[in-house]
Amino acid sequence: MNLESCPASHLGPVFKVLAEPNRLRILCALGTECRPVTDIIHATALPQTNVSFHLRILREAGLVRAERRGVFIYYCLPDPELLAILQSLQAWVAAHTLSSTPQNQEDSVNEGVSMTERRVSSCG
Amino acid sequence: MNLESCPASHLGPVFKVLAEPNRLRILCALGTECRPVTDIIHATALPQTNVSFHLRILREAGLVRAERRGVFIYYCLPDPELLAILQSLQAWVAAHTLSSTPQNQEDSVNEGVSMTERRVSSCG
DNA sequence: CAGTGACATAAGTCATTACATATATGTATG
DNA sequence: CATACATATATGTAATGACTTATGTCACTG
Repeated sequence: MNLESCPASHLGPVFKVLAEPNRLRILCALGTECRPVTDIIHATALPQTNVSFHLRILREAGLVRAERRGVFIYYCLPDPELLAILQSLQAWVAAHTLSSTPQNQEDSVNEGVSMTERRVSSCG
Repeated sequence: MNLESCPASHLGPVFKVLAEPNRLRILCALGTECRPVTDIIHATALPQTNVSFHLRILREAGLVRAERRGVFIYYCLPDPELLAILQSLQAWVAAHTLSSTPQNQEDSVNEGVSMTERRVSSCG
């Protein structure tokens, strides 16, 4: 079994970048727009140097693009489709794990039942 | 700006789990099947205790489900749709970051050009 | 050029985590 | 019950990374 042929097996590095909550919040602050660092600092309420530190890691990972305009540097996502993918991932996670809202917990219980049935059939 | 309303901002914990390459390889080893731990050990070539350690973290995160069958414990994904989502994420990453294959690097250059145009329009 | 504001980088500290080694627990069989 | 196999858990260590403080670099203006 060649695990490297599985696309997911290559995602370690980008997940390492995304595993830091403040980096996710930076991506959310950007959304579909290009914004200067001052905006990000204000939106996240993080210190400037910390924002710069995280932006460099996001930039080197290819998750954000930077463009200088005079005194300001604007950052944006190379393709906002990333946030849509992350949203579908969050939906999957919410549906299959213990999550924050009581409604989601109830869904997980129901999901658990159908998972039991599915597991039986795939192991049969 | 309320960053917590962005779905992606809640993905930190699950990304932390997925950021470990061997855990991704375990998920790839499972694919759409339920497999005993011995299979995973063989597929990943990791020590038994290390596999157990990672499986516990995956299990507690809700990313795998466990079912004991006699001496064996079988693990599988609660929903293999996760791998499809990860595949689309890997496709995004490959298209927007410096990646392994020369072809992908060429695509990134082309993508860079269209990103320049897109950025101008969204910042206009 | 000096001063100012925006932003990046360097260095040190502390917290977190993967892994190896040792040990414990669960199941099945004679 | 003793033994064997499968698997989980406990403990310690080394590596990694987020954050803070200090400092450097860039762009602009008078």
